[in-house]
Amino acid sequence: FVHACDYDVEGTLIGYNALKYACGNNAEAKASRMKFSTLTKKDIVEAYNHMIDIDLHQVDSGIARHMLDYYFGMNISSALMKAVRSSSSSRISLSAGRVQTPTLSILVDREKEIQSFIPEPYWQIKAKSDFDIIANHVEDKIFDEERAKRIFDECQGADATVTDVNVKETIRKPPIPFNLGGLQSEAHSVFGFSPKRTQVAAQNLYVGGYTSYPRTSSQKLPESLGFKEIFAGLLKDEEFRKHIADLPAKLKPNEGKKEDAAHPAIHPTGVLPSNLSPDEEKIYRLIVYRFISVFSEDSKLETMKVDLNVNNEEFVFTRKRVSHEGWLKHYPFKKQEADEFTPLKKGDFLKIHEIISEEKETKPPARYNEASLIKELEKRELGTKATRADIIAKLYDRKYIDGKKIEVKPLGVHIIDTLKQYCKNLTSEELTREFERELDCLSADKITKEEILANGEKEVRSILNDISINQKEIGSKLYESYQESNVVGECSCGGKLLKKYSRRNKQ
DNA sequence: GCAAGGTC
Repeated sequence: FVHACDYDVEGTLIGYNALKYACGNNAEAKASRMKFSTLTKKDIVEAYNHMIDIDLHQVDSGIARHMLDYYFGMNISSALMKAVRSSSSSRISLSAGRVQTPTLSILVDREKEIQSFIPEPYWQIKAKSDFDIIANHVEDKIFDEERAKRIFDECQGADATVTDVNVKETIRKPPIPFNLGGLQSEAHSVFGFSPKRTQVAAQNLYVGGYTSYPRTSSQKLPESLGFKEIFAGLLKDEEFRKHIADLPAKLKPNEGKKEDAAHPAIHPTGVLPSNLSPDEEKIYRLIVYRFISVFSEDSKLETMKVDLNVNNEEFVFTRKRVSHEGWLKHYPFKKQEADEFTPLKKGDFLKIHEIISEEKETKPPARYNEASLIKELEKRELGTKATRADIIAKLYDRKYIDGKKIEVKPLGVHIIDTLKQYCKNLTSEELTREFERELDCLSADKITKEEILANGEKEVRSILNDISINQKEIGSKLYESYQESNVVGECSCGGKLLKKYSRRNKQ
């Protein structure tokens, strides 16, 4: 037998289990292992000719990860539901886990920041002039009302002198290749697609053979993919051809930092698609143009900053324009700065038409949406590229959270409050980090799988014990917040009007 | 039924 699954922990485990349970006696011990990270003929032949042994540390890591997730997730979830049942005899679906609970906790933290936010008034003083100039007072946000008023009064009727003009050119490197998170985040900002919607379209394009495997965390494009052949395929499209013609002779991608042992970044295969759905068409073009621009040259941005003096108060305005298109020419999804530069120079006189004082308020931090939450999870290395969208869907499903701009419902807040009290490391990323540390030790032969599992079991038992002692109280509080989450208004009888779900179809 | 990982 040859084990040719993904070259990462989970892939190694899947192949190992197939060998062990479906391929006859001792097949897992007799099999050889292919190691490759791109599905190109060259790499696969190479891996076939240089087979290695199955990495048993990877196998044990995978098993331990699986078992620990099960111990913590299954037991604590069921303990929470049991607590509710014991105090109110109702059945509600509750869950907790190594990834979903810290994710919910991130949202709860943000929710609390927003709730406790006290807006602060501030003033912005602006000066309007020719060339559509709206210059800002250099202090920008002025929190002292008296001071804002004084500046406003003093500038009334005065004109401006240009005290300085600075033009600076900055280089903008091409974007980096898409991994799944990058594609989801870009499709959200360009098309307003949810991560799930993008994932489905990308999966269809992959199954059709038009783009590469989508569930990757890699931002790298290895040369062995054969860039020339891919471009040769894309050239058959009139529109793509125009962009490809401009590429430098030496094809070198601008890569990102993230790697993936099993797959390269998302890229077109060079096979041109037909009969795509509108979603697929959009995602396909996004992938192709990103791929082309990754190989293109830098673009340059010119920034003009003009300082003004209005009756000894400093004002400033900036203008930006693209001075060299570079890759921007091949990436139609990014808006290009095209401000008109003013012909002003130092010492010029400028007539001020109007001084404005705008009263504003500081705003609380923004709510997460699915795309920005996925980005956050990626940053914290919680979950994997394949599961993040599903984890978020689960939080909606449990009615912990709601809305496109994610709000945490009382039940969600309460789940975290409860868990913070009884198993703090489940609400933070600490449990994931704890697993990682132990699995690293396992690879270095410093600890065995059995020891890791015994530690985990001990920890779970102690948590379950604490929960069961306070079962009634935990249960009634959770149930109360569950009810609160379902209040839709007031009933004419004076009580609360509740949303109820059918036991049969959960509608 | 509850997790998280993987696939299509």
